[in-house]
Amino acid sequence: VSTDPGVTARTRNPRGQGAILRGQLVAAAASLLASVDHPEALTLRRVAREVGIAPASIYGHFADLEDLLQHVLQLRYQELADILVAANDDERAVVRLVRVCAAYVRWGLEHPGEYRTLFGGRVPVGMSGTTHDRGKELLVLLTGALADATGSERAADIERQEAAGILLWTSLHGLVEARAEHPGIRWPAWSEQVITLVALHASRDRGEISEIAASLPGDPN
Amino acid sequence: VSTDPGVTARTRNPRGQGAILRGQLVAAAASLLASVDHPEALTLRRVAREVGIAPASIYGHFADLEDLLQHVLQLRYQELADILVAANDDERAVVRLVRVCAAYVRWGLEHPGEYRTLFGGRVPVGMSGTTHDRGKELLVLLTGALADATGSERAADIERQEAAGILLWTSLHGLVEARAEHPGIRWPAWSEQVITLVALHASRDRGEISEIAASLPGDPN
DNA sequence: TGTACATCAGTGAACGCGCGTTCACTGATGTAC
DNA sequence: TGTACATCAGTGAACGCGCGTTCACTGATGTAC
Repeated sequence: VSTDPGVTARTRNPRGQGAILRGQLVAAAASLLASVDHPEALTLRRVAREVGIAPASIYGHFADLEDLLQHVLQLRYQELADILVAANDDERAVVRLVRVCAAYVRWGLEHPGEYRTLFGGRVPVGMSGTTHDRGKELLVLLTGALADATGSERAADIERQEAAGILLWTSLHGLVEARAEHPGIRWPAWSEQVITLVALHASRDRGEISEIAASLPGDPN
Repeated sequence: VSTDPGVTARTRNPRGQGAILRGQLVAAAASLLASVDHPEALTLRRVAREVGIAPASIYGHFADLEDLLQHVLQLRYQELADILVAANDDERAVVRLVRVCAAYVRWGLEHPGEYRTLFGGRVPVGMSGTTHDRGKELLVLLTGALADATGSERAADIERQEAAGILLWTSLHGLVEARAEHPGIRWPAWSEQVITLVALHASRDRGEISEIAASLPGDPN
């Protein structure tokens, strides 16, 4: 009785190519992370089942489930970081800010499982150190974009700038989490919400921000 | 060998007073909910251990764990709702708004476990209907306070008002969740953040809001 | 060219754990006759 | 006033489940002599 589709006689990898399974494990874990709504449903045995191997086989490639999860999160994190860095590229500071914020929210909404595991809930034990440091990178990037856009040049404003960056991030974060967690609410388009948030936090005219957002590539939701 | 402190020979309740245990169960579940950081650690057996009864005894009072949890959440929800309604009482609309926002954030920060279960993560299955409806009440309250404070009187603005209320709520929500989930960040005082958010979302001068907040009773953190 | 051997990739059975849920039960207490 | 009985509050053992982790193993493949 072949109940599972993945049961189809996995062929053992050739001699020197044991690392192939490692890649498959990462891919399977990533897939599960993306599809499953709460992270604790991502179990070692589930990953093994997905790939079609014995649960014990994972230990040849990762110390434990957390080690595997950490690798996956690392990749996702890098993906988001790359996107934000790429978005943070324009001559006009306010355009950079709009692009960064929109890219952040978009990624979060498109990857609810990953976002939740990275930024929501208590961060997994092993990740805390790494994620914390890297999370600061993103916060610094956002804070810089906001400071550039508001144009306060004085160095003495650093503390204020940091507070403003943190606050903008918490708002974007709340937007991503709230939309994912409360699908029952009749949400406005997320792009409109981002536009409003950017306008408020950067003290800009909403029409100006809206025009900038409209000129960006990518579907407007 | 008495390992647990709660093991001390619980005496059976007298004849007509079986409902006492019910209350104890609710209290124990509430306590666990408050102390435990992720809600899925709140198990039926843990509650039973906390009260000092056999796991099976819970079934005399609740259909299952979810039924129990639902009762607890109902109480917490009512508690928050009462607080917000009480806060939404002042002659000046902007004062009401500040008080409501501050009360919301304060409650969330003081009850991270409960807040997380109520508003974060996917709402437990059985709760979804109830919570959803009641959550709307709070959102309506907040939206009304914001609309009053911004003073747009036209009825045609309803949609805009709702969008503004939703956005303010997502920001407050993000504030509560982010502070709870990312203790590593060097957070400004939460009251300052609330002041800034209210000023931004209500298009008020920050100094004005700050003065209002300072005049409120309760420690300013 | 043949063969012993080490290595590699992965298996399969078993372990103990905590969990939700069931089921027949126990023993005290109030009530009916 | 005494006694049989129903009810109430809760017990204790057992079940099957999925989990992470361990351990000795298997069988194919490359390499050394």
